[in-house]
Amino acid sequence: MRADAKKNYDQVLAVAAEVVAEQGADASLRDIARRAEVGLGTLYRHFPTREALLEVLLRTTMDELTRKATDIEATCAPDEALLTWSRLAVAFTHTFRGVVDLMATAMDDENSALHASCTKVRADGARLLLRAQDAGLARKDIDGADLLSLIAALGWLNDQPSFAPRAAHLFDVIADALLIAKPHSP
Amino acid sequence: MRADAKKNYDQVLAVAAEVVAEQGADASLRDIARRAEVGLGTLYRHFPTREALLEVLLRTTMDELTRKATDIEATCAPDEALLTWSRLAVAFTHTFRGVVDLMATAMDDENSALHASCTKVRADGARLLLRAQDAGLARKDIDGADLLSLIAALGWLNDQPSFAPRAAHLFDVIADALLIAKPHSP
DNA sequence: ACCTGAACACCGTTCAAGT
DNA sequence: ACCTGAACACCGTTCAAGT
Repeated sequence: MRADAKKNYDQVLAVAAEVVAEQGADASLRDIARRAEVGLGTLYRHFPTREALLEVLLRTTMDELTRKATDIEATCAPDEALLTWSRLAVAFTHTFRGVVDLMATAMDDENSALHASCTKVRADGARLLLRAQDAGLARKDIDGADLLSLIAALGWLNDQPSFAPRAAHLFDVIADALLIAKPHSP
Repeated sequence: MRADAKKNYDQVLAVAAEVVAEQGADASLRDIARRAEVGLGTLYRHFPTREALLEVLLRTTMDELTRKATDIEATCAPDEALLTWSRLAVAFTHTFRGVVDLMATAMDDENSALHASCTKVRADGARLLLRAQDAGLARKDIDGADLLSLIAALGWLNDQPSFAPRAAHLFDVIADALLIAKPHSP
């Protein structure tokens, strides 16, 4: 990449991070280009779709989430691992407003820049869920897609001012539904 | 209302019902006015905000939901009543795409044309929940706002093509979490 | 009273013209 | 190679001018 191109790319990304943090995933691309002091065409050259731009903004955090899945699996009991990771996954959806809708759309679109990352998150969750199920600690009538749906639904609640205050408590309620109480040791 | 005004009002409403059913709550008002063969200003005269228009489209169904709450309460056991009504409430959010976001926004805005109706739904749910709780059939650490949040979250899942297939099953999973198993009679 | 549509301030997206 | 911004086709919202 040419030096001037690289500079524009970085500038757009930096400004986009700010604007998206303020206004969410549907922030005006025109506004981002303007604040980045870059032609609108330049933004489109580097990021052919809105999702391509947001994908870069999310990549670091998503990679971290995957890394943490491995860590947690290695260090926690199956039930605790499932819950801890699920909590992190919900927290990830609060990177900025609209992440959850973005994920839902990406899951349904093979061509989305975010499709692979979202599938990875689902796979990580499925693995932790299966581990808890095998240990007899999680109910067996749900799968990775169900888990991701629940995480997304809880993430959506957090995006709504009127429902957000309930999200943390409802996470616990739903967690209760997923886990099977461990019988007390004698 | 003058006869010509009434005719325009009805025409806009009829067309809006169609267009919103097809495209969801964020359908183009311009498009609705065009298809209704009415000036854009006429649409705004009769429905000063988008919510005012959607409120009329939802009123019938919402009133029905309230009526059914009373029926169900009168005829069903407390736990069955809670579940049956909750299922209807989720179904209501599928009147058209975007109802759930509309409700979330309306709950947070006293001035919304939908605020009163949404509060009513929450109150109906709260009543049925309390009845089940008093009968020892529902867990006591949730309230009407929690129930509405769960209903909205399940409604949101149904709006997402990638998550919708899970919604029915997840309703049952969450229902399990809300209800307390009735002890078998001896 | 009511209707109309132009006017204004925004979008997203594309692409010819420039360096 | 890369950048620019005008151009196009859309929005929502308001309001002067008409009947």
